[in-house]
Amino acid sequence: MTELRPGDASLLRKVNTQVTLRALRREGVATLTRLGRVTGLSRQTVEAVLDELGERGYVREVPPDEGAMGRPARRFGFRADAGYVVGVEVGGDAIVAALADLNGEVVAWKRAELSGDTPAHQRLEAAERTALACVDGAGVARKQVWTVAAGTSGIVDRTGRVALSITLPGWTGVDLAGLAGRWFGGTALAANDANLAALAEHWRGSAQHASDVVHLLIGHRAGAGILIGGRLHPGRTGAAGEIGTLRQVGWEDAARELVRDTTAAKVFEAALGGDREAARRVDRYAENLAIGASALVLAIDPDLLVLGGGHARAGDVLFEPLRRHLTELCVSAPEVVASTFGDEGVAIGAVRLALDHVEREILGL
Amino acid sequence: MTELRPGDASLLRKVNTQVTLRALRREGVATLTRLGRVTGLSRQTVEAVLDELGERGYVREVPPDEGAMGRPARRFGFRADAGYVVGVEVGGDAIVAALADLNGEVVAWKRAELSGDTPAHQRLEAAERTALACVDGAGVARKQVWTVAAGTSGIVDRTGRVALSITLPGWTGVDLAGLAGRWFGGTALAANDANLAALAEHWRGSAQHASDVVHLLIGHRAGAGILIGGRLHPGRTGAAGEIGTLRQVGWEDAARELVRDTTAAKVFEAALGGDREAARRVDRYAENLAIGASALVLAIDPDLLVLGGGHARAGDVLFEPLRRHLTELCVSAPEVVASTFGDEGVAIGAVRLALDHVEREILGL
DNA sequence: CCAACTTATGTAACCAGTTCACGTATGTCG
DNA sequence: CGACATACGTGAACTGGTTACATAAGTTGG
Repeated sequence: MTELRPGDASLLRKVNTQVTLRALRREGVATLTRLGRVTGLSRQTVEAVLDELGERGYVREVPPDEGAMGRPARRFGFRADAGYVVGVEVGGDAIVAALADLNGEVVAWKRAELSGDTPAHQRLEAAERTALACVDGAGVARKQVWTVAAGTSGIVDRTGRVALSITLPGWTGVDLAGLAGRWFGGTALAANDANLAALAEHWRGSAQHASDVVHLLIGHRAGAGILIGGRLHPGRTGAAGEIGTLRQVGWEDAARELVRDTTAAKVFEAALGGDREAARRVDRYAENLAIGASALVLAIDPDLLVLGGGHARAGDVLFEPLRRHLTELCVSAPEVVASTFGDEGVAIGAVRLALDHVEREILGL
Repeated sequence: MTELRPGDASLLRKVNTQVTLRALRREGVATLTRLGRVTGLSRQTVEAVLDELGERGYVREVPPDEGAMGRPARRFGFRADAGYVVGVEVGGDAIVAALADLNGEVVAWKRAELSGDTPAHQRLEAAERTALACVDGAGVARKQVWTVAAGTSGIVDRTGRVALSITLPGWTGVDLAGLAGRWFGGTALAANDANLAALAEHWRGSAQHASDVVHLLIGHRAGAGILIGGRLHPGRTGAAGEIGTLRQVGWEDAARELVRDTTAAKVFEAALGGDREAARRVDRYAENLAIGASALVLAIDPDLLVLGGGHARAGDVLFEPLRRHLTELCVSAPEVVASTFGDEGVAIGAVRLALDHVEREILGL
């Protein structure tokens, strides 16, 4: 499993660098003494580590605090602006791009609408245009973007290629990661949208304290993203969670039936207003979702089920019957909560994926 | 996620001890020079590490090799007999106990049959008796048994308590790990049988090269065990993989229908002999299994699907239709293989679970 | 039986990284 | 301006690791 290499003294420096960097990022700005205390390292070691990090451009010294007792301490801060990452959702009817610094703070958003039947090459051009405009508009040099991550619906394999897309025309076979790599010249990653949304919720949303998470993205179409031990679980072919294709589940028809001759928002509203027919329709939709969700819940037994996507905005009108059906179907249903990020979740998750890559490959954490 | 502690020099010794110990166990018996070469450490370091391990009783020097060129090298071996673990399957109609040394070599088996309606306390007594007899019969002192692991059907929670058992009378609520802890006075663990069988296949069976594994245990009743990244995935309540309870899946009825008015073995044999009615029955059984399996496969998208348990002995008569139905139901079905261990798999997996615990907690790996 | 060869061991010097102790620098407070 | 508080700087000591080289203990061949 874990390749285990022997350690010489430089291993110590590596782990202590990591410990110090984490502490510094958590603290924001800190003195040597403080970092020593929180890491458990000596002041001298912390200083040596910060020297190195300073030379590599990840840490900068900031002016000392004034008005404090004793000799003023040198203060250091993580240079979150040493590099940037871009997270992009390439969705059915919109491109959403987010530019974030190394702390994951989003410094710019850019959004572009497009129609569902936009052909693949135009969709890709729009994605590139939106990503570039997002970066340019923020006044960040394109070379400063270290990594791009893209999320899209459909099955995305390990290499970042779209292995199968039912909804987007011409999308199957597109090497999304490969193409996105050309936008800024750095590394690029691609993953399934529901998976990324799950990552976002685990990072800063409603799934922060959960370790195993199933995230349902429900809208025109439903998809599921899975986190195991807080990490993405794409599966062998990237299709983990794609339970919608199981005939018994019927997610395909469920959404169609809900919005027959009207819109989802109206149905939910009517149900909320006491319309019996609408309520029945919502209940049937919830039941369908619950059947698919229960398969995932029984298979994975997650700590939490998060609901995101357009229809999740309906709130308790939909959640209440869904919880009820889920409890009926599962031995012990997990907590069900709404996503916190709405339609920005996929892009935020993409940012997190890109940051994971940066922290692993570049910062060497 | 990972609690990250700062490293002083003793961290190096820890990782190098681990590296050396692993190498030694892989090599069986080795010289200092050889261990130095395979670990990448210097001879002196290896020697210092082995000194320590010798004092702690985990390593012993063995007589040097004769007839070789040059000065004879001192040779060292891992003391696999420094301690033992016991793996027990507490099944519906049998107790199977295995005693294994620290290398995981099984040095004694013990088996006891019992009837399916044996009440819980008698079942527990039988398990204890069998485990003790297994150890005593091998001439191993009971104090030498460091850890016991037990596998049983039903849902076993994180603490090793049976949270729910449908098949065994009075079994729900039994604190299996707690009670097994009294047998030898050491730590005890308990887990679901299908999960342990999966662990066994990943350790030394047909799933060695797979990382994400679904193991179906099919017999009177069907259960599933899941490995993610080579590690057990029990889920929040221990119920991960318990998809048989989903009504749509119908595993409950499937097995009953197969053996209606006869036995499974006979049906399989008849089907193999060309009996059309038997073949149809097997096909229906396979289809039912495939429906449940496909839910797991679509949810998890594993590298491999392993089939074990009584009915898996049928071989291709069952596997062929199962593969066919699975391919129909899943976008891309994984490879399907038979388990290698038959009805010893659960006990072997329990041994592995116990060893995992020993290596983590006692050897400090 | 001894010299040549081969391989392992023992010892010493050195290096990298960490910590501790203690003196020194530089601010605030009364 | 002195007392105090706090941080910085330096050197010694320790741990764990590596390299280099002399020495020990076998086998092989004449």
